[in-house]
Amino acid sequence: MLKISELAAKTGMSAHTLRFYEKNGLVSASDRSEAGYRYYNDADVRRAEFVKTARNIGFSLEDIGQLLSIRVDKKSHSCQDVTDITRHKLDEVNAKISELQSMQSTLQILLDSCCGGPEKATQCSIMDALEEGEFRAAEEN
Amino acid sequence: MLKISELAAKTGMSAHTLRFYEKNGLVSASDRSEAGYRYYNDADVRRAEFVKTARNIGFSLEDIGQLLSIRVDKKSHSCQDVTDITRHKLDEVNAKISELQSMQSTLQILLDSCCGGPEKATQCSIMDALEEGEFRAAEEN
DNA sequence: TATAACCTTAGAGTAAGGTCTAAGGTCAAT
DNA sequence: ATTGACCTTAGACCTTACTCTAAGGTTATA
Ligand SMILES: [Zn+2]
Ligand SMILES: [Zn+2]
Ligand SMILES: [Zn+2]
Ligand SMILES: [Zn+2]
Repeated sequence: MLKISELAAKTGMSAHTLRFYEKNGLVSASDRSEAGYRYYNDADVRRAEFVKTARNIGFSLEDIGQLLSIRVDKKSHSCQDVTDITRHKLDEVNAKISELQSMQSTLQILLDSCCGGPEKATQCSIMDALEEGEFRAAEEN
Repeated sequence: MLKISELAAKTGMSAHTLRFYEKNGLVSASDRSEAGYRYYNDADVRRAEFVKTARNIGFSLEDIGQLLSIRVDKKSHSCQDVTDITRHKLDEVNAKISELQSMQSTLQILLDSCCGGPEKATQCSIMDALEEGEFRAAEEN
């Protein structure tokens, strides 16, 4: 049985974060001392580590909640349920990458156009380009 | 002289957003009617469009504030001042892209490992991988 | 027994960039 | 004169994922 700070040390998450996750239904302690101290058993620890791993990969807390629902009752869920969540996350990641690549290319073009030197910015081609405004939004979402 | 809703229509930003930008020093109306209505002149409109363009590219409001400082007094700023902001943004974008590519590759590996079918998730390799926990955090920031 | 180091809770604050509401004043057209 | 569309403000609320504080109770060690 681990206390919260021990679980924090073990998982690399803070005690604050663990309490926050508990409030959001992700991780909780199966037992409490008489005084109310949280005590985490092995299953609790494995669940916390599952959450940590999913966070590392980049899943949102909401995604993780869904993955945990599957985890506690695998017989009632299919591989497809799992891939749906994973694919949805991948789609989000891919969309975000595209958006950022669009920014990247614009920024690179701007940088290539400007001397970057100590000259006064009165003729700066970056400022001119911003003034001209020929850039499209990178499609948020 | 444009009223706020006219400037909103012209720039594609909402009147709410324009007021919010004003509170943050990005865009304001040079004139007000007796009743307090904002009236934007040509220079105000150009400034608003500059802001919109910079937003489209992906600059933060803080970045834009700096770019606007340069814009109103180009003689006191150099091309290097401009490229510093631009390069800094590009560095951020590149870092974020790397992080997302790491997620992308992990998610793809997970998807490739799972059949994604209607079988029960008791043997799901994605769930197993999350349980094993061999993933590193994608280095936020 | 005293001291440090731990634990508890509710709730506030942070970042970034808006978005919306309430309560009321103004303006153009009918 | 009345409708309806527009404008004003301060300030609350939203998202996501924490992070911290206050005020107080507990536990282990010296
Ligand atoms: Zn130059
Ligand atoms: Zn330049
Ligand atoms: Zn399968
Ligand atoms: Zn599977």
